[in-house]
Order: sequence, then C-alpha cells, then structure tokens
Amino acid sequence: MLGADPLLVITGPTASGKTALAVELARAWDGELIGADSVQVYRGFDVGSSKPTEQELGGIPHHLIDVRDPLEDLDAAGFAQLADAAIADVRARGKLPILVGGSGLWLRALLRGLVELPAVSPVLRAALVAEAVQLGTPALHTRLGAIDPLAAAKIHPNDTVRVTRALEVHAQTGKPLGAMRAEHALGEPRYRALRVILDWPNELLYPRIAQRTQEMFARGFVDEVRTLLERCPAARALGAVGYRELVRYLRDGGELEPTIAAVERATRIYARRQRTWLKNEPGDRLLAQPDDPQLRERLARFVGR
RNA sequence: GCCCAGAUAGCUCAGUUGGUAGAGCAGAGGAUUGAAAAUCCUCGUGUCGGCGGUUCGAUUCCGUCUCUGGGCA
Repeated sequence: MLGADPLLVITGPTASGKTALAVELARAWDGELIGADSVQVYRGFDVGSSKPTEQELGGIPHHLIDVRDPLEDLDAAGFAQLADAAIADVRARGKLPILVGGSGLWLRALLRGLVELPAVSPVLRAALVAEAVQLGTPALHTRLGAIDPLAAAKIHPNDTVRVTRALEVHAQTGKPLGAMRAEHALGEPRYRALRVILDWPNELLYPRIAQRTQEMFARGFVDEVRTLLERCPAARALGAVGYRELVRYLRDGGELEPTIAAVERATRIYARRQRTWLKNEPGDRLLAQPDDPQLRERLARFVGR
C-alpha cells in the first residue's frame, strides 16, 4: 500500500456534481484535485467533456487535466502511473489530494492495480482490429478459445475490444490473459481510499444532463469539435459521448436539434453504465447525494480534518 | 368538396399470398483487469385507427367513417 494516508475519491455518474463537491472540499481542507477522467486528459476536449473552468476551480489546482495531445493516447495503466506521481507530489507539499472523476477502469487501475503487462503495441492492436473487421470477431473468438480457453469463456464472441485484447496479450507475452486475471483477481488495495459515489435518482439526474447538454452547445461545443476534426480527426476521444454525435453531424450535415437530443440520450445511457460499474466495484465506498447534510462531516472524519 | 397515399410497440417503420405480428431506436437491467465517455449481452401482447361486411377464421380482402400528409378545385 502506498502510504497510510487517506485518499479521498469523488466519483459518480456524469452530471452528478463531482467537481463542485471536490472543489468545495479542497478549499475547506487545503486540498488539490487530481482528475480521473479519460477525456479531460486531452487538450482541446474542453466543452464536451465538461472540463472545469478556471472560474469553477477558483484557484484550486487540478492535476491530470490537459496532460496529453489528442493523438497521444493515454490508457488506464498510463493514467495510474501519472496519478501515483501526482498523489505523491501533492502529499509532499503537505496538501490533501482529492481524486475526482468517473472513469471506472481508470480508478480501478489506480486503486487496485491491473495485471502487470507490457505496454500496448499500437501496431499489433491495429492488425488485430483489422482482422476482426475482415473475419468477424466471432472467428477471432474461436481462435482465442484454442490458446486461452479461460479468457474465451468469459468474453462474448461479439466483444471485439476484449477478444482482440486477449489475443494481443497472448501475442506479446505468450501467456493466457485468462489465467493471469484469475490470479490477480481484483488486486490488493493500493491506497487507503474511500470512494464517495455521488448519485441522484433518474428523475433528478436526467434533467441535470439535459441542462448541461444545452449549456455545452451554448458554450460552443460545435465549434470545438469542428476544430478538433480539422486538427486531429484520428483522435480516439472523438469517439466519446457527445463528440461522436457531433462528428456525425458535422460530417453528414442535417439539423442541429436532433443532434442535441442524440447527445443527451447518449449521456443518459452513459450515466447508467457508470452507475452499474460503480455499484459493483469492490472497495470502501460511501453512497450519497451531493446535498446530503452529513456527507461533509463523515468525510472530514475520514480525512482527519 | 374531389383524388392519391398513409394509420401496426413510447418513436421510425417492416410484415402477414387471410390462421391475432417483428426490427431499429428509446426505456430497464447486466458484463466490464492496459480502447472504458470504449466494447458487449439480456428483456418486445401491441383494441395491427373506429364500425360494419365477406369468411370456419380478418390486422391482412371489401364498404364506410375518422384522423394525418400530398395534390386538384
């Protein structure tokens, strides 16, 4: 475990109010924020990722935002390394690190660790994806069954991402990913962390999503994506919620209004997926609505302030 | 007023040579170990617009009415 100091993690589905709470706590307890967001790490992905503005931060430092160009992919393992360093740095300066973000796998990579593996080879991955397109993912799944039956049994034949990942690992290491995962399980906790999961019932969350979507368009979301499309059309993050819908709109034309509705819908679906993940992820956690009056007190006790 | 085309799941629509119907999207749930805002899985009974008629049997054929588009006056 990386130290006995408490690590506060603010997470929850999109539009649940993570940033606002984190800023409030950081201000109260002399803290600094560390992002755990797989889109906000990229420069230029601002409006559509609801990247906090200077004004929202009010002078509170926010690490791991804008740390990559859109074409420099960052993955969960890379994030965990950066986050380890950021946490150590903040602590070394006597401040309280507060993690904020809703990228589930990234938080897991940081808090529990992933199976130790070599870095992803973009060339190998591209080749496998091309093969999946050509032969169909089920064909690759059959191949996986021969070399890594354990992994194949757990992965659906249509799940291109996971089938190609398992084949990729086998090609790189000669070992079956299935067995390595079974041994790793979910890993030992790497930090003494408490995950605060902010959530609202859908009747409250959906209107928040609707409002935030409107705000994005008012703040120039369309222009942002147009610029990104010119500068880095191959950026992976252009496939993220909202960005994907805007890319389609800018490419195919059509009305803006249905596009706004599509962004809103995609965001709702994303929020549900996040909720499922967060609900089932192991580790110490605290479920709360952001306006819970006892929340701050309980967190203060955990953090020791 | 006349002509034409529609009326089927919350939405867009397919279909039944007459044996009471199914896709996509939405919605709900789930999976998730280096793409994760990604990727994938599961879940579909609805007076098939109303009323008559023909028929063993009509959502399907016929008539009529209502509504919605479009056209002609």
